[in-house]
Parts: sequence; structure tokens; C-alpha cells
Amino acid sequence: MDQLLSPKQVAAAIGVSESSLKRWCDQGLLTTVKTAGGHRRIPVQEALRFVREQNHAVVEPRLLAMPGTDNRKARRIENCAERLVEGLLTNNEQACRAIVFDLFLAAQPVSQIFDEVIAVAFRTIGEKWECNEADIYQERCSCQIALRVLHELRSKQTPPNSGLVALGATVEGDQYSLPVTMSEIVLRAVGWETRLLGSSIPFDSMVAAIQQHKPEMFWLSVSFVPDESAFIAGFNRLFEAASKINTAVVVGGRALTTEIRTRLRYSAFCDTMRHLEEFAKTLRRQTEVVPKKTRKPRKNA
Amino acid sequence: MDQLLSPKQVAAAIGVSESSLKRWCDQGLLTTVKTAGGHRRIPVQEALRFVREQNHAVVEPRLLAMPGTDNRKARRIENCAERLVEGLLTNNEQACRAIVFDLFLAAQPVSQIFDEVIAVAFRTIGEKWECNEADIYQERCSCQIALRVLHELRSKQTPPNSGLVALGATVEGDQYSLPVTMSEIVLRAVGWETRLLGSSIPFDSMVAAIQQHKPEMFWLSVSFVPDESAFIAGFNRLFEAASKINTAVVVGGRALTTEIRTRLRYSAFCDTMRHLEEFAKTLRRQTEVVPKKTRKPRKNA
DNA sequence: GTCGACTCGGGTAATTCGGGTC
DNA sequence: AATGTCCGAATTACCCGAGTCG
Repeated sequence: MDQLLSPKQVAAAIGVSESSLKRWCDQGLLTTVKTAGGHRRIPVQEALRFVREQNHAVVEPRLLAMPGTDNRKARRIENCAERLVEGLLTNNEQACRAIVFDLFLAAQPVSQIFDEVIAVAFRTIGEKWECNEADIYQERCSCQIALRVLHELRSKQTPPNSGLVALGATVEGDQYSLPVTMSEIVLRAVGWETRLLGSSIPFDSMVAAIQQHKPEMFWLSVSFVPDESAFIAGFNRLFEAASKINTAVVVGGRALTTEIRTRLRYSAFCDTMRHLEEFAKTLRRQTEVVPKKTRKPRKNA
Repeated sequence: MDQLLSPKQVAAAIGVSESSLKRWCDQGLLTTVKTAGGHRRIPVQEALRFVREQNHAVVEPRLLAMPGTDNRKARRIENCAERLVEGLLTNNEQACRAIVFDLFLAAQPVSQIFDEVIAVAFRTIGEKWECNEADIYQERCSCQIALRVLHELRSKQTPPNSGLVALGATVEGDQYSLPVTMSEIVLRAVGWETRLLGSSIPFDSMVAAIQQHKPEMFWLSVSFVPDESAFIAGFNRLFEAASKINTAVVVGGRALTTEIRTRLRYSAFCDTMRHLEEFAKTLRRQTEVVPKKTRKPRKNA
């Protein structure tokens, strides 16, 4: 019932140093319980009272994020998806941020956060929608929130500078920008320079982009296929063009049925972000063996 | 979330002495939070609001919160659009950010930045595209960059807390998220709490959202109309539902020809972000006279 | 019982406070 | 009237070896 927090957690939550917090505890500003070994434990309620009383700004609102935030479990990836669904549907952007960033700061690989939390959460929301437990606008609104969180996450990454470039996009008619954005973050995390072309790009334009930028990789996220045969034809045209200049083509996405896949040619298919990460890592190692010489992008406007 | 800065940091950022800054804090020009020990802490958003409001010219080392640029030269809004086009087409996200944030710091109203820089830039890119001087993917890629910059801008706003709620969306089939995102930022800037439902929302779902959240305003950004008569019918249905609970309906967007407009019913039509801003301000003043009593959003899940 | 991560306590350096003065 | 500088006291942040938690 009464969740107990460690000094470190509370300190992080309100953005002060651990020793300041300990001092305040010893001063009696926060009442603490002690473990048998003499470690301080702060009840959530007490922490909340403290921030209210001091009118203290909460930096990382993981405390008031959601009830049921067991202190150690919070950093575990377990029920994060569940909490994220709750946060998304109640439009609680703060809470959503807290969930994702907690995991990120706990050094969880982004690919895992995406596979096991964000993807799961959106699958749940999708199911709710099908069962009429959620409206379309809630799903879309959740996407907005998630996108903002992802963009913020992206801005916290150190910009890669490896010389390896990946281009990414979504096919014409596919408006789901969440998966393709997650892919970008994963690729950046393993050292690729990325250029996200965007959503709903015609194949011809992708080809143009490939020919102009000559990337080492092109990734395509496919969440929706409006016209199957057109997609297959277009994609294979893309693959053809990419092969000519040694660009690896990676695909993924829930719209790619086995059926469609058998008729595609590609360098790799990725079911999950983890797959993508692994592939990107190995491709990177291989590609780096052969040192690139010519590198001159941007020429015209 | 809101990062807290010490007086020293803020003082260094705007190039004044520490004690001047402390005086301003004590004078109430800057709202501060205090640590348990009585030290002042200033939220970044508050610091930004201050420099914008006071039109405080010098911002020396701004990396204490903002993406860095060298200041004091091109803060004029003049050729910013031009430079932005250049930055967007060369995929130079840093430069784009710098342009927008420089103007923001120079106390340019966001509505003006959007109307005179971002909108102009994208109009230029659109023209280039029509003249085959730019490919589709470049336009889409530019949107991605702009969206990231906008999200970052949004995160630097002080979250409004007025009790006035606005819901926003884009109609089904309209995938342009840039305008609707800009609208959101403008509304927030003049004190509205916003909830962006997202892009491509069916009218029925918008109605559901309105009925559930009972916002004071609903804004609709229309950049593309797939089916004119369906749009008109759906929109008027929306207006009907909104009127019943006194929700103002605002529309705008380049796809709204005079022709279509004559057949719509709405509370306001906004050609530009500045129009939207003005309307939102007056509506806010009017609405605040009548104090809201019942306010209970979120009930189900 | 091992082990990694966390916490304890206490010391030290760096900031910040408030006020007085230029 | 407003700003910048100086100061002793108080507060906060960082560090580290030993002990505790899970």
C-alpha cells in the first residue's frame, strides 16, 4: 500500500542531489522509515506532501506518475506498457514521458523500450479500439503524445557521426509515423546517421533520394499497404535501384504478411526493433571494414 | 520536465549580474521556486518567458536551455524564410532550429514566426516542387524537420493553466500535421490548454471527443479535402454538436476555398496564425467573464 | 552465499543567501 | 533608481570507503 522510495529516487524526482535530500530527512523535513540496516525509506505520500508544501517543482514526475509504482519494479520493464496505456488514454503526457525516460535513463536499450513497452501499449490501444472501449481520436491522440515523447528522446541522443548514412520512409498511403520514427531512433542509437524522409513517400521519390544520397542503408516501415500489387512492384523497383549502388534495403512493419514478403526482395526483414538494431550493428561492422572514400552529399538544391 | 536553473545560470545566460537577477526574482518579475534551504530555482520556461516579455536583448551562452546560435545579428524576420528553406532542403536541422529559436527569443510572437517564416518557407518549397526543382521526399523530409523543431518549441512553452480547453484535429484524409501543430502552439501561447487529437480524424470521432471533453473551442486545420460534399456534411454535423454545448468552432487551412466556406457554419475562420491568435484571445476574454463551474473531464477509459 | 547496485555517513569544494556598499 | 561588486554564513553538490539490499 504505502510505497517506499529510496532517497535517490526522491532526489531524482525533484531534481536535487542525493545528499541534500538526506540532509532534509535528517532535519525532519521529511519523515522517513528506516530499514533494519539503517537505510532511509520515504513513503510516497510523504514525498508528495513535501513537494506540495515546499511548492517544489517536480522534475521527473515519476512519483505522481501513477499509483502502483513499486519503486524497483518501476525501472523494470514489466508493467510499463500497462501504465503507458493508462497515461496515453488519460492524456497524461507527463506520466508517459516519465515512463519512457525512466527506462531510458536506466540504460534500457531503446529497441527494447520500443518493442516491449511502446509497441505493446499501442497494440493494447488498438485492441481496445476494436472492442469499442476506445475511440479513434484517443488512438490518434495517443500517437501525438508518443510522437512528442519520441522526438524528445531523439533530441537526447548524441548525434552519430560515423559516416554511415541510413535513409528511411513510409510508403505512399501509410501514415503511421510512429514506427518509422522509432526505427530512426534505434538506428541512431547504434551509430548510424539517419535521414528520415517522412511518411507517405512514393517509391519513385524514394529512388530519387537513394540515388542522390547514396546511403549505406534504406529502411522502410510498412504499417499499411493500400495496394498490394502496386506495393510489390514499387518495392522491387526500389530494391533494384538500391542494389546498384550497394544500398542495403531493410523492411519491417505489421502490414507485411508472409504472403507479401515472399514476393519481395530485400537485404533484411525485421519483425522487431531489436532485429533492426542487430542488423544495423552487423551491417555497420561489415561496412566499416571497407573504408568509404568519396563522401560528398548535398550538391544541388 | 521543467528543468530548474540557478540564478547564476540565468544571470550568465542573459548577461547580467547575479544580484540583479535575484532582485528581479524578489520583485516578482520572475517566479521562482525555492529549495528547502531557501535557494532560488528558476524553471527554464519561466526564464524564457522573462527574456521574451522584457525583450531582454542579450543572451550570451544560451546553451543553458536552448539550442545554440550566435545572436544579435539575424534576429530580423526578414530573410528568415529564405534561410529556412535552405536549411530544410539541406537537411540542416540545427540551422532550422536556430532560425526559429532566435526569433522566439527575440520576442517575436509565435504566430508571426509561423505566418512569415515557416508558412512562407513551405510555400516556397511547394513551388519548387511544382517546378521540379525539388522532389517530394525533400518536401516530406522538411516537414519532419519542422515538426521536430515545433515539438521542441512547444516544450519550451509554459504549460497553460487557464481552465480553457481547446481541442484540435485534422479531417480524415488530411495528413498535414504541420499546420495543426502550429495552431496548437499558438493557442497555448495565448493561454489555452490544448489537446491535439491528431491528423486524419473522422468527424464522428471528433464529435465524440467534443462531447466527452466539452472544450471551449474546437479548431480544425484543413489542408486537404478528399471529398468536398462529405466534408461539408460532416463539418456541419460537427458544428451542430459543438453548438449544443457552447463549443466554438474555428477553421482554417489552405484547402478551404471561398466556395466551400460559404457552405460551412463556423464560429470563426482564420486565414493565418495571427488571426487564430487574435480570435483565441478575444474568445478567452469573453469566456472568462462567465466563470466555468462544472469541470470534470476524464471519466471512462 | 555470492554479487552488483544501492545507501550510509562524513568530509570538502562550489554555490547561493541576504545584506551592505559603491 | 538601477546595476555591479564584495562578504560571512548557510546551503548544496560531489566524492569515497564501508556497510546494506534484493
